Amino acid sequence: MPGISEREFLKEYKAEKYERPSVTVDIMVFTVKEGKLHVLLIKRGTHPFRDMFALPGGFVGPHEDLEAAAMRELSEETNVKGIHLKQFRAFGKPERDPRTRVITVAYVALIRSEHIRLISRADAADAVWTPVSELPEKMAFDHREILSQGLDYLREKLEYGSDIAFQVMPEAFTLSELQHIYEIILGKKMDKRNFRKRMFSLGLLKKAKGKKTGVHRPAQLFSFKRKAGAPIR
Amino acid sequence: MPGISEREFLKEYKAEKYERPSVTVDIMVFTVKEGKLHVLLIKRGTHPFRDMFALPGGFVGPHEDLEAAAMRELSEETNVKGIHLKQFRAFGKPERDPRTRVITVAYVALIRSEHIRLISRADAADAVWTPVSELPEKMAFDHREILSQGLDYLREKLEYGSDIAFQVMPEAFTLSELQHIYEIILGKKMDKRNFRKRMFSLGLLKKAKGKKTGVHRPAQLFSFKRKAGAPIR
DNA sequence: TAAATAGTGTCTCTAAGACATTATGTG
DNA sequence: CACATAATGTCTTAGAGACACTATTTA
Repeated sequence: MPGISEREFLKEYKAEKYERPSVTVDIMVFTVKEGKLHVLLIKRGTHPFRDMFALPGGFVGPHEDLEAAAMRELSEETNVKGIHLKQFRAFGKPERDPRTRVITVAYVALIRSEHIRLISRADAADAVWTPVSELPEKMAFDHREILSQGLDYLREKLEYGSDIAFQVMPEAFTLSELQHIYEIILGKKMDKRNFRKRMFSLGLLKKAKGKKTGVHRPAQLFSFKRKAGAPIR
Repeated sequence: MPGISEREFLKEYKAEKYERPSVTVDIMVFTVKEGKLHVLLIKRGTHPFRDMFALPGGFVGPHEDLEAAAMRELSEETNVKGIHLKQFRAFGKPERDPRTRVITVAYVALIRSEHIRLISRADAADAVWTPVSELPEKMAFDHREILSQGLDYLREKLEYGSDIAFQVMPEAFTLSELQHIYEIILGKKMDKRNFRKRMFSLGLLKKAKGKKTGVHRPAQLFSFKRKAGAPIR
């Protein structure tokens, strides 16, 4: 059919003719709670891997943007909404899903959990914050592997000074609070003076109004500067 | 159906019931030729975007690993084989392919072009090395955008000292030759002494046997140390 | 005034960048 | 010996990490 126009070609194109993989998104939502780094998992209510823990996620709709699908699934399965996701990478081993061929695109976010009320639904019962130090030995699909790589990615981004930490802090926070979060996620103690020096030199912080008081010297509050229109990478 | 076993569930699972996106891979193969950074493009022989330039790539088979699909498509469309690909990221805007919903996973490689004989096929005529400084203004799909991001990725990896440069050099090379490749890809002149210091301090090079001779002082040859079992990131 | 946390400066070491001369081949 | 490219070292600057004391509030 050398002569037909692109318009005609597209009219005749039948995607159904081709056997295709399915596409899912999986989301790693991390937070810091009770002094530990946690990740949001769901206990699967349906086959396959029923009753096992999995990352929230699901199939991408036929006309849905990848990130929109991730947001929708996250909202449906866990009630977490309005957060900022970073695409991490795609996973596509042929045998990773026993139903059919599934390629998944993994996303990472780091948020604070305070104002989130997790829900349960028929097909995704028991959305739970799980300490990453206590992950179940077996998880659904290859989610254990995805998590392992996602954790490395999160720590790398945090250490490098990306904007991934923006969402985990409240609007205003003290430098000690920020340092505490870093120490928990990176799993190491940091020097107070060096930490402050580096944070200031990154130029991401601005002084906020007010001080945090307590049975001690009041602490200056800070907030993140929004990098105006900075690309999300 | 709360009572059925996972085995029964999987027997009854029909992937065809669900409307699904398609999945492709697209490959950015870069090389340095004639003093310029080139990328391997194909002129499309079929709709959509017939006669426009595109990245080599195509649909992922139903039981095929993503990277295997990338290798296969690259081989079929350009005759480039046996190279090492790095997954970059997934692109999935709903309107990026006029045929149907297509999500693509992009790969990057940097190789040398000397021993490659490019082929042409019916559905991918005219595989050509194109200088990245002379990319066509309009390219098929969102390949122009993918290339733009892929170039950033390539340069970042190179500058950071990843193993992405391994394949672009011959088995043995002089430091001046290596520096020349870096300068072309990064688009900037570098200081000879500083370049050598940094390359040695990265610990990726080992002295090779022999010297390169010419109408000048002979130059020591080097080759890359294979990082034994280093993970591909 | 005791308890708790905030806030601060210097030294050392390493890496990056600027910079020019000598060395060793070939024709 | 002219030409071409190889090879090499020092200084300066910036950032990372080690390290300890003073300041300010409340109870």
